Amino acid sequence: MPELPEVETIRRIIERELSGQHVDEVVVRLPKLLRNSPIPSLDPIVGQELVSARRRAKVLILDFGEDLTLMIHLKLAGQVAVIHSDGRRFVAGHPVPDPSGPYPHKSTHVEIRFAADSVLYISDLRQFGWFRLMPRTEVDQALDSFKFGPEAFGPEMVTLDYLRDRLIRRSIPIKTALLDQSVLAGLGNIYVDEALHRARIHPAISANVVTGDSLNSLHEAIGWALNEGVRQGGAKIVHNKAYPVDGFPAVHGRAGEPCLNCGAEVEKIRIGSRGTYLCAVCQPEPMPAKDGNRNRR
DNA sequence: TGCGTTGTTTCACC
DNA sequence: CGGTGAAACAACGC
Repeated sequence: MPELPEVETIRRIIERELSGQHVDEVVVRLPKLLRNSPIPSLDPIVGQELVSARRRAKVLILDFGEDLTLMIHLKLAGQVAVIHSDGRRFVAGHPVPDPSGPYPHKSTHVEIRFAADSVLYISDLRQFGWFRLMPRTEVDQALDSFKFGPEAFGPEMVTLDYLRDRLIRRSIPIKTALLDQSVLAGLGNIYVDEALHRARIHPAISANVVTGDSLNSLHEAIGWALNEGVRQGGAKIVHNKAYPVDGFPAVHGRAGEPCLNCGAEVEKIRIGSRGTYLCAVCQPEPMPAKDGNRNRR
């Protein structure tokens, strides 16, 4: 499911393979995915040049011509494929439909054909994603409305000090706090589990007790997990089961399998109504404060 | 067949 | 009132 690393991988593919090309034709097979789109049709991009591919958190931002911008959120099952006329193809995001199979597919909802016969196929098995076409002038305002915190990855990555400020007054589970896109933007369920595992922090502990060296490790681990995801072009997870590459992911999607750090059996629990994977050996639950302890001295 | 899946929104509660 | 947790919602595959 497309989280930040998958979206970043898609952004890089589009930038590299399609920027500078002009749109020849647009096919929208499922118009309802243009939910709340300021411009209710994709037709205006026909004839326009794809000038840049940007990303903010998990939102993909494609700029067309002088003044049009298409925002895309792939939610949990979006997939993007670029296929050139010579047959070369580049696919990232959700692993279904089969990236090596024929396109368009039953769940390919938008097709953007370019003048040089390259085609951008956007698929979404679950149909939870959305497309919004708007004047370029409205982009900042649209992004503001999402109330994103600092980026979780890249040159604009959230600083340790900012993270400390945002966590210190929260008593919700650290995992829940990290998934709050207004705290930091772009971390999702897969990579938060991996970052907490790397930092050896139990996902259920209160956010305000993650301090000092532990918080430092967490900050480093967030960057590490997302970078590892980008390096691999997205984690390989099919039907909620992970297929680790180079030991990553180490816990997410691996319930009942050995932790790739220590060999203990990976557990699955629920935190904030999210499926949560952890290694109880690498990420011990801190001793609950007992009345006896609290009263002693 | 009901469950799991994400991000967003809404609601009850203290 | 704000912080919190839980539920509803979008839709589909297994």
